[in-house]
This record gives sequence, structure tokens and C-alpha cells, in this order.
Amino acid sequence: MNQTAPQGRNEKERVICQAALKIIKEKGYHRARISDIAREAGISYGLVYHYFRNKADLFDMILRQWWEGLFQLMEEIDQKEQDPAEKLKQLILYFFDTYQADPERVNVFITEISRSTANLTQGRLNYFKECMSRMKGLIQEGQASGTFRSDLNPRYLTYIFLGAIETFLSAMVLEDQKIKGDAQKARIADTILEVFLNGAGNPGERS
Amino acid sequence: MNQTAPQGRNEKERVICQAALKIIKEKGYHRARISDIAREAGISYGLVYHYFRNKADLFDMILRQWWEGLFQLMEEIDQKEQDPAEKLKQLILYFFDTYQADPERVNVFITEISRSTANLTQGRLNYFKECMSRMKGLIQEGQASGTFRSDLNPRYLTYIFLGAIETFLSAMVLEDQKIKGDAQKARIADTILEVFLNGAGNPGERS
Amino acid sequence: MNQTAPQGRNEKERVICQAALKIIKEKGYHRARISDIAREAGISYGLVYHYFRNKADLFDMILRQWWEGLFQLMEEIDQKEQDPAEKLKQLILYFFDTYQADPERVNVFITEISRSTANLTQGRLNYFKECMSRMKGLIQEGQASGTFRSDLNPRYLTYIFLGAIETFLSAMVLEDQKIKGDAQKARIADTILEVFLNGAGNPGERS
Amino acid sequence: MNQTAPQGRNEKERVICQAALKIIKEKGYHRARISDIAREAGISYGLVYHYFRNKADLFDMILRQWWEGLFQLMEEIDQKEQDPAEKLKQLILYFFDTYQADPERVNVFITEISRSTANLTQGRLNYFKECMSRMKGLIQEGQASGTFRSDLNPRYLTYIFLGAIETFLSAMVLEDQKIKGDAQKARIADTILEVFLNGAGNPGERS
DNA sequence: CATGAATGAGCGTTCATTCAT
DNA sequence: CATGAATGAACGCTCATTCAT
Repeated sequence: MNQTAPQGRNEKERVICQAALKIIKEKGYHRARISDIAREAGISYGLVYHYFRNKADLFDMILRQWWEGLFQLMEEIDQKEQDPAEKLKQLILYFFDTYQADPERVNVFITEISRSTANLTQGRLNYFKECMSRMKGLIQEGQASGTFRSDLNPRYLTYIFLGAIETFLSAMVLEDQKIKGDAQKARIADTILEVFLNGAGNPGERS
Repeated sequence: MNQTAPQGRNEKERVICQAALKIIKEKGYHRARISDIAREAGISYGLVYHYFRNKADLFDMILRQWWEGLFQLMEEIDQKEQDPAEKLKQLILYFFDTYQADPERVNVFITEISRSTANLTQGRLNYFKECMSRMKGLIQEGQASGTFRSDLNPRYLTYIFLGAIETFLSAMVLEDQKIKGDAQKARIADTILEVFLNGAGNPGERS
Repeated sequence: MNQTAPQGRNEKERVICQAALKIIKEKGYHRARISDIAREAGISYGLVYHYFRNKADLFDMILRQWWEGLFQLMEEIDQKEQDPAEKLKQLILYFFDTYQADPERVNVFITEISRSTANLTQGRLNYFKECMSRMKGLIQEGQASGTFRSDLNPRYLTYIFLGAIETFLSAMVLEDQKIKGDAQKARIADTILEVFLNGAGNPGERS
Repeated sequence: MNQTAPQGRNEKERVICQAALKIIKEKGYHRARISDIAREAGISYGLVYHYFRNKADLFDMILRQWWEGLFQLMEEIDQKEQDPAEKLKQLILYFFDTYQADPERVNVFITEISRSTANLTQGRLNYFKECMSRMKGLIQEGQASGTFRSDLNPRYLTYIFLGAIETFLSAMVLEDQKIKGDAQKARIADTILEVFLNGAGNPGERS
């Protein structure tokens, strides 16, 4: 069995999710019709219900994939013995790597997940809290080790760091930009990290 | 006719917009029914159509109010002769002041406007570009005057700065937090500005 | 305002219920489409939802009307000072009168209410129990006064009496018969009462 | 091949019918899904279509089984030389015996067959007419032999007799009752027959 | 200005049925 | 025989919008 051949249930689910990402990216969750998604996936709309209980369920699957991918990375980062600043850099790169590989997924995260309050079930909110909590741990670790300033509330630092990443992605998403090559990606990541660590202020002016 | 008395058409529009903000905050734009908004505003739903051509029009009004409020502030900031860092601080405070005074408005901005790609008409997109452009001007002015480092892409700095504010607000919005007093507000604003200017890195560690 | 003029909400609800009765009679509850009912009522299907929350709600209204009509009669019968046998006769006549005046209503009672177990909510079941309980009271009263035999279980007698009426109606419903004149109605009522009181057995043969 | 072993096609059909009866009893014909029935029968839903052309066909089979069982009994009763009253008693017992042995079958008869007007095809209607006709024959025979009063319309007597049985069963079906032992069964049968023959009226009061 | 009855496009979802394997 | 993936007709219901009063 080669790599492109259909692989049963999981493969079909993957195709449907990918189609859903594309349609949701184009129209938003509410305007995305099951029939649009099915057409995009090359199947009849009835079949979507063979694989997902309903529209919300399909969306939950997408959501789960997103968060679990992120949590897995955080887990891996946590295991490694390395500089907290380096860990942040890997996190930044993860977002931009994912954007290069699967821009629709990041788009949907930015537009439909990261801010969506309207469809926020308890389960969905827990993902946020989990994410924030893990990030804060990372920051606090850096404060303990002396990499980051300890005079600032770690929660605030977490917000600022994540906000920088998110808004970068947002701007690209809103203007439907592509990241032009790995060089630009590295430059963006470096800028975010540089500003976060050393600030945008002119050192020559510092008192 | 005194200033606090109802003032006919404009007053009614204001009431409807405020009701719309509340409902959209609770249910999101798509789930917000005209009838919900009308009930919240204490009028019949047919009357909404006397004041607004349709639902999109009502939403556009809210959007316009938001952006024009922001642009007006930027205009005022621009006029004044003062330190670019001070200007940024005023911008930060504007967001948090507004959140204190009218949390629903900020909530809707965060959840339905700042990221919404689904309902993005050309006109709406232009607001973003205008905002980004003005912000970039502010940053560039600071770079020119030596307040900000010139070795960093001003667009990137803009993203990072706005992202920090947005994510702070997002976190509060998602968890339905209130800002506890002006002291907390000042602390948040200071942290954002401090990190943006001087970074989160520990100075003692800097090479 | 004359008698046939529309009389607002209640009148519209009545028209919709009557249309629903006709369609449900023809196709059964499950096959009865809201759009059929609306067309029959001469309105758009959306309007049905102005007056009833949903299909089940509309059906519940019909159900309530049926049972409350019946209970009201029982109440009236109960008030009067008269022979229990006479009371039974009035009950019989009520069913057949209703069948003459509004055959669809009785049809739906027979085919969709009196036996329907599939859609039996607790509320609906309570109507049955209430009906059975009132009927049993009537029978027991007759047993106490010596009109009916006391050696038979009053619940059983209730079943037999109601069964006789129901099956008569069923046969007419199934074959879409009309009651031909008041004479036939009286003959049917008399037969039911006569058999219930004196039996179908030949007196000459009685031991 | 012995009698209790599976017997291929027929045995499978039987299993499916029995599963269908259970599901239809629980949810009614319209709500009963082929997939429910298949799961209950322990087979895949596609297989149902090997044994039955479609859902209506499966239901027709159940219907046929019911009526043919009843007609066969009537045939047997007809053959025997015995008192018409005794024949009626056997008929009554047949219903209650069947209810004891296969309550789902009787339940479906009561709720989905005996009154169903919605799905009434010509073929299905004919079963009713056949049943009524045979019953009427039995009654008329009794009238001819002097067991039953001749002054009453035999069709009416048929209705009353069948109605008594049906309503008894209905009450049990609606309240999901079991018949508690053969004693209760005999008591019910005796009551029905006694009332049908001699009436519920108090003999002492008879003029 | 104000009301709410009326309309109907639109969409999610169900489920009987077919058919390739 | 047996499976269950695939299809699509069908229908309940929502809600923005119009308009007579």
C-alpha cells in the first residue's frame, strides 16, 4: 500500500477535515455549509455524517487536532534541556512552520478558535486554559533560571509573547499573505524573540 | 433640549447599537438575532429596519464607531508634541479605558472584528490597513527620533505592539474578567510598555 | 365585525390546527409535513412557527383541545343528577356528535392519539390516566347505586365500555364512513348502551 | 438438521422480524430505523435488504404473520362443532395468549396496525375487511343458533366485541403491563365474555 | 414612528436504499 | 451471504427582511 492510497476511515476523516479547514477559512464556521465541505472533499454531504456526528463535532475534531499538536510540541520542548529563550524560539517557529505547511489550519485557528467566544463550550475553554498554563510554566522557568526578568508578572509576559505571535499570523491571515521562504520566517522569528527579550527601545537612549 | 434627554433618531440608533453590542458579545454576530437586539433595546424588531437597512448595516455602524473612535484618538495623539513612548502609552490606555467603560464594545472588537475574516468586505479591510498604517507611522516616527531601534522592521514592531494589547484584552474577554481598579490598569499598561521598550530579558544576563 | 372575519391570533391558531387535523388524518402525524399543513391553511410554512414552537407543539395543542373537550363534558355530566346509564349515553353521543361535526378530529384521536405509544411523553400519558380515572369513577358510581353489577372489576368494565365506542369509531374512520343522519347515530348509541347493560346474549337462553 | 437449529433463510427472516417488532414497539414504525433493527438482530443493516425488499416489505411480513395467525385460528374455530360463545372465548384467549408469549407482536398490532390509517395500502385494508367479515360470520352464526340476540345489528356486535378485547390490550400496552399469571388472564377473558353476553347492568334492576 | 404578521431562502440532519468489495 | 461506505431525497426549523396597519 503506497502513501497516497486511501487508508480507510482515518484517511477519509483527514480529507474531510482538510476540506472543512479550507471552506471554514473561506467563509467562516457559520457560513461554511456541510455541502460545501463535502463538495470540496469530493464526497456527498451525507457521507460527512458517516464520519462525524454533526457540524460541531467536525469542528471539535479540527480544534482537537490543533491543540493536541501544540501541546505535543510543548511536551517535547519541555523534555529538552535547553535555554528558555531557545524554547520560545521553537514555539515561534512551530506556528510559522505550521502556517507554511498548512496555512488553512492556522487561519482557522486565528479567525475561529483563538478569539471565538460565541461557540465557547466548557471543553473548548479548557484548551485555552491548558495552553496558557503551559506557557506560563515556560516563562516562570525562565524567570527562575535568570533568563527573564522576575519583576514582571509571568502571566502578563505570557500574554505579550503569545500576542506577538498571534498578531503576526493575523496580519498575514487577513491579507492572505504567504511567508516568502525560510529566510523571512527566520527573520520574523528573530524579531519577535529579540523584541521580547531586549525590547524595541533604543539602547543608546536607555537611562 | 438638554444634553441628556433623548434626541430622536441618533439616540435611538445609539440604543440599538448598544443592544447589538451586548447581544453580539453574548452570541456572536451570526447567532445574534435582530429580534434579540430589538428586545434588548426595548423596541419591536421591525423598528430596527427604520434605523438600519439590514443586519450588516447595523454591524457596519458598530464597526465604524469603533475604528473612528480609535482613529480620532490617533489623530489627537499625532497632533501633540510628545515622546513616542508616551504616545504608545496613551494608545494602550485607550484600549483599557474603553474596556472599563464599555466592555461589550471591546469584546466584540476582539471576537468579531479584529480577526474576522469571514465577513471581511473590502470596506472593512480598509479599516485594518488604515489602522496598521497609522500605527506604523507612529513607530517610524519613534525610530526617526531615536526612541526605537532602527534595526527592526517597523511593520513587525507594529504587530508585536498591537498583539500585546490584543492578547491582554483577549484573555480578559475570554475569561470574562473585569479590570480591578485603575491601579491594575496602570500596572498592565506599564508592563506592556516596559516589555516593548526594554524587553523581558534579564539585563544582568545581557552580553 | 362579522362571524367569518379573521379574529387575530386565536383564529389563526384555530385555522392551523384544523388544517393540521386534516393533513394528519390523511397522512398520519409523521408523514404530515409542516408545509402541507401551511398550504392547507393557506399560509406560508414559516408562519406556522409564528404560532407554534414546532411540530410537536402544534400536535400537543390538538391533543390538549381533544382531551380538554372530553374532560369538560365529563365535568358537566358529573354535575348533573341523573342515572349513570344516562351519563354513559351522553358520553357515547359526545363521541359521535364530535365525529359528525369534526370527523378529522376524531380520526386523529383514533389513529394517532388513543393508541400511539411511540410519541408518548409523560404529559400525554397523563391525559390517558386522567380519562381512565374519570371513567372508572363514573362506573363505580353506577355500581354503588346499583345500576351496574358489582361483581365485576370496574376497571375492566371501563375498558369494555370505551373499547366499544372506540372500535365503532375506528371502523368508520378506517372505511372513511360518514354517520348517515341522527337516526343512525341514535341507533348506534342505543346498541352500545344496550349491549353494555344487558348483553348480547339471548335472554331466552339464559340459565 | 434438527428443529431447533438455525434453518437458513427462514430462520434469519424470523430473527429480523422479531427484532423489528421489538424496535417498532419501542419507537413506532416511522422512528424505527433499519439500522436499529439490524443491530437488534445482530446483523449488518445491508443484510436486511437480502431478506426484505425494503422497510415496507418487512412491515408487510409482520402484518401478514399477524393476520394469518389470526385467520388460521378462526379457521380452526370454524371447523369445530361447538357453542358460539365458546368460540368467542377461544378468540379472546388467543389475543391474551399471544400477548403473554409475544407481547411485542401484540403491542405493534395495537399501536401500529389496528388503527393505522396513515400507511393503509389497499392490501392492508383488505386484511381488516377479511377479519371483520369472518367475525361477523361468527356472530351471525350465533344469532342463527339462538345464542345471541337477533335484534341487534351483527356488525355492531362485532365492533363491540372486538373493541372490548382491543381496549383491554391497549390499556396494558400503554402502561406496559404484564398479565400476571393464567388466573388473571382467565378472569379478564371471563369478564369480557360475561359482559358481552349478559351485560354490565344489574339484573336485579332489570325491568 | 411603530408593530408584528407574513414570507421563503437556506441549511442541518436523518435515514432508506444501493452497491462495490 | 455479509458488510458498511456512499448517496441524496426529504423535511424540520431559523431568521433576515418586507409590509400592511
